[in-house]
Amino acid sequence: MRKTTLPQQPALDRQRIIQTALDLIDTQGLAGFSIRQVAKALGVYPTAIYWHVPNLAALQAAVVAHVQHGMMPSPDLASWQDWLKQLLHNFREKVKAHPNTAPLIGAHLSANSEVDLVQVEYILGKLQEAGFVMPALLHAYNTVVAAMTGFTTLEFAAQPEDDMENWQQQLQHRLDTLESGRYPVLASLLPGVQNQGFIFRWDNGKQQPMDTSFDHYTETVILGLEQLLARQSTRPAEEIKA
Amino acid sequence: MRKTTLPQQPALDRQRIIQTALDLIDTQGLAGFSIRQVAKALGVYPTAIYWHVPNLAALQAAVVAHVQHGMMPSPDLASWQDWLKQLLHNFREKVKAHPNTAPLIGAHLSANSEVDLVQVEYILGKLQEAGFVMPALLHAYNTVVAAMTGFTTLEFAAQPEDDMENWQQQLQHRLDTLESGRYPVLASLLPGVQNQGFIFRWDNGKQQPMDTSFDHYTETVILGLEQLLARQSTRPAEEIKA
DNA sequence: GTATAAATTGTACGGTGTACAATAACGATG
DNA sequence: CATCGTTATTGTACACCGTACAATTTATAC
Repeated sequence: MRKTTLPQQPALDRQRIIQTALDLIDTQGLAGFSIRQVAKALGVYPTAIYWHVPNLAALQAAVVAHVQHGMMPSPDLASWQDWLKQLLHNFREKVKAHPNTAPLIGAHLSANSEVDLVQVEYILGKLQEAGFVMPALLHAYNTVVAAMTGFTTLEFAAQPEDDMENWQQQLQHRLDTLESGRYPVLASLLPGVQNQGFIFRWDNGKQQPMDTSFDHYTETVILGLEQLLARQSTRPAEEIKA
Repeated sequence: MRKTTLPQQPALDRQRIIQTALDLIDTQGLAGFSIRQVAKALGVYPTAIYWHVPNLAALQAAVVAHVQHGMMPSPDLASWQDWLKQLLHNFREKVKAHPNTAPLIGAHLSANSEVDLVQVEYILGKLQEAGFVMPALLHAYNTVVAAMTGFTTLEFAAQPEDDMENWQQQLQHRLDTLESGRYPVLASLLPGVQNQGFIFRWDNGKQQPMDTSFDHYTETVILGLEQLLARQSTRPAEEIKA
């Protein structure tokens, strides 16, 4: 690419690649992001990327990790309830800052570095502190991780990008002309809930955040964990599952 | 493709295409699925697909809808708690039958047909029956949908397919050599939780189902909703969020 | 039997990930 | 200072992808 022979140190490194990838995902959407696009943005041959990153999946995983960096709450918050609330909140804020990465999260939420294990340790620690003991501790942990990712990834998941306006109009028209005979509840709730519920919305979380629903969601999970904990303390473990 | 002129009716239709796509996804994985592969499996030119399906995204959405068909519990189950439990269970069973479709769910969970709105109506109806009133009803609905998809999509999400065995060994080795100083809780729990927790597992739900954790998860959500409902009934709505 | 619509063939283009070889730049060693 | 091995990048190549579009066949209706 360059003909002039400047005394340049390596033009590329992993961090610059990840940052460029994230910029592309933010500005062009997930579809407008590719190894070749990253290379072009860096003024470099596509195959040069492969020196620093083994393949596309690894780059995506690295971007996901980068987005979620700094998500763990400080470990000395008052109650485990507040700490978990903060964790779910922080996770959502991180994703909200780069909503186009949402579809990548599910596929790339694995321990690829020591950092990830630290997060596991923190969550397990807080739940143990709360009073969970094995095997309920494991299940509570899985519940927390699923809760952490569940709402947010869905909230920021992409809607049909192609014939967007067409699809939106069709949905809106269908909602406007709902037979209150076949859909009594939904019909009675509209238009108060227009565009605010999963499945029957046409904007995603980027344009139309679901803050209040998210608050209720986190509250639900934490209250549920409290209840499960109370049961565990007063009953033998076998009864919980039934 | 055919030279002989048999009196054949249209070789293709939407259903056959969707079924073939699903078969491919099941047997070859999501990566081994493409419009061209579907066409090849049907003995037809790739562009013939486009007569029946507008584009790839629409085909993926159709596959997701097809997988989830028949998921709604019968509406006359005893309690709303049991009904919701059944809903989450059924959803998971449907996805479990075609785990490779898991990554598609988030991106394609929108109302593209009347069928989808029926599901919305059912969930809303059950929650209203439980006693939720607006605006908490909307938030409870969103909580249920997020809970329905959250755990399951994560459970069956693909792990790094590429250098699978290598990655697995690395993770396992890292877990085996955990410093119990830095990771006291995690270290004390292993090996009892090996390969059973999100993030620090190396098999996905296909090889290693997380049935018990899922049961606790659904229990958590339902208990949480019960608690939220109890609060709503005894306090003014504004206090809930705080 | 012929016009019309439905369904499929066939061609083409610009994009993708990435294997692989050739080459340049650089740091250490003689 | 020259040489050599490592590091980093260039350059080429291939098989695949989604899909726009025109040509052609097949089925249906009049």
